[in-house]
Amino acid sequence: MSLPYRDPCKACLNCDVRRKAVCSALKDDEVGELERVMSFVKLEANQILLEEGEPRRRVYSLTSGMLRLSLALPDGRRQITGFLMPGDFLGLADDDTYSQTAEAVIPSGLCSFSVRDMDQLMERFPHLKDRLHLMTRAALRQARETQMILGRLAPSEKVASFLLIMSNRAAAHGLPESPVHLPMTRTDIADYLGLTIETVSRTFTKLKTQGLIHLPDPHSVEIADKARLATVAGITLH
Amino acid sequence: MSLPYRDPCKACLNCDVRRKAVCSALKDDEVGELERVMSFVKLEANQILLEEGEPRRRVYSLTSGMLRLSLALPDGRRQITGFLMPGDFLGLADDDTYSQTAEAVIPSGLCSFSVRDMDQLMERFPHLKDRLHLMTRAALRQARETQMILGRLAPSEKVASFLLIMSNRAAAHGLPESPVHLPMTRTDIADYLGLTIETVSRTFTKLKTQGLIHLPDPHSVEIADKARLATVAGITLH
DNA sequence: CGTCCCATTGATTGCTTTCAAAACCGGTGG
DNA sequence: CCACCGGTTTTGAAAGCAATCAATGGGACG
Repeated sequence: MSLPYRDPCKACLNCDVRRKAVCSALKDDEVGELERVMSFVKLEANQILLEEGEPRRRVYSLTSGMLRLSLALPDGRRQITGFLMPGDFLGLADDDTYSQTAEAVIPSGLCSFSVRDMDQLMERFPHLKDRLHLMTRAALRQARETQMILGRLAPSEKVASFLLIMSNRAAAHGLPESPVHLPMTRTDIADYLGLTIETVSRTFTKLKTQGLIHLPDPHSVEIADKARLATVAGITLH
Repeated sequence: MSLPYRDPCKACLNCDVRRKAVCSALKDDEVGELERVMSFVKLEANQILLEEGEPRRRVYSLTSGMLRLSLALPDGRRQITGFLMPGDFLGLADDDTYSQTAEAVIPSGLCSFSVRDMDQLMERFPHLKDRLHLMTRAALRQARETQMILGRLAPSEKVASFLLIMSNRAAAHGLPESPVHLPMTRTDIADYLGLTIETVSRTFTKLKTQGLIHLPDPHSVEIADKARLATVAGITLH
């Protein structure tokens, strides 16, 4: 499965996501407490971290790479409920068991905590608890935005929204707004937007033909006309 | 708009949702503190309680009736993100501003609190805060289930799932599993499931023809064959 | 009894899905 | 260096199904 180990070089204080992740709730002199109970996990591309229905024993903070969260139907259909980016927390929604599956989209690194340790730390550092609650609320708002995208947007609007959202998130992580790097496959995008891979692919082609985007390669999207892309998206971005 | 007043007769201790709502986190001798800062609001059918984008000054606990939460697009399209039933809390997801609109489906009653008062009470009674966090996590799981319904289920599956979910929720509130009472209009159901009203109506008719449900009137659905309905839903219920 | 709103039913259109095939890309091995 | 192979993406053709447009039915209310 995964390879838990403690990385002595990458101290929390120098971590890339020190100011974005849960640990931003802790002061520099407090974060050592977190580090003490933490282990570090590396995942290869497509490696499963945890599965829907398993007991929730550990929670994670993503430091690098990307994860996909998904729900599956008995017949194999899949809905991706979200993509996690560095700084995002895994395990916000669950109590006793994981409610969804988490897999790596690309090689990824995570801080791992036992639920028991995390609960103890939350009692000691109320800010930590508040921060997790804040992140849960943000996740809920995001899930509802996604409900709108899934329920009421046409395919082109879905894809356009997706590109703008990914572009915004990239910017929030200090990466360029464009070109957007989409590490996931067309199947992932389809399963996220409630479409088929063919429709996703055709929509990319259409947006390209209309001059709204360029596609140097399937995983890179250069946003050529953000204003018009936003019009196509039909959704006002936060 | 709404009619805030304090109802002297309906003490919290005798409230219908005393054991289901937020206040279940408080002991009988603590709940008076909640009551002291509470006001009671009554809404008529279709009355708007609060709108997307407004500053979040108050939060609510629904005691009777039903609310719909929705997001709107500039062009008028609407996505209903959920229906609130007695005991549910309103304002879980938001920080500074409401992220969605809340309207009464039918005449409804709510306990109303200023955010400031509620924050103070949460500091005094940590269980209250924990309870709200718990409810937020449940809302997040529910939103993700809904993502699956919206993204990956066919219309009949959507409607069947909707009926089973409403039936389950009714049961959880001490009401009969069947017949299910659906106070909302076909338009509401369509905007919740990402369909048109015609498709919703046709699907009800189809399920009726197949003998899975009876429709004594448009707002009452008797589940005639729960097992087969669950098969059509294609989704395993919690 | 007439009006309004909502739900249902009908007919047609259009778009996404489905089914199928071709193109592309990186890696491997001859 | 080139041929081959698996996986992914793109493109093509056809079919199916929900959306759309339109009309009818039904219940509540004045």
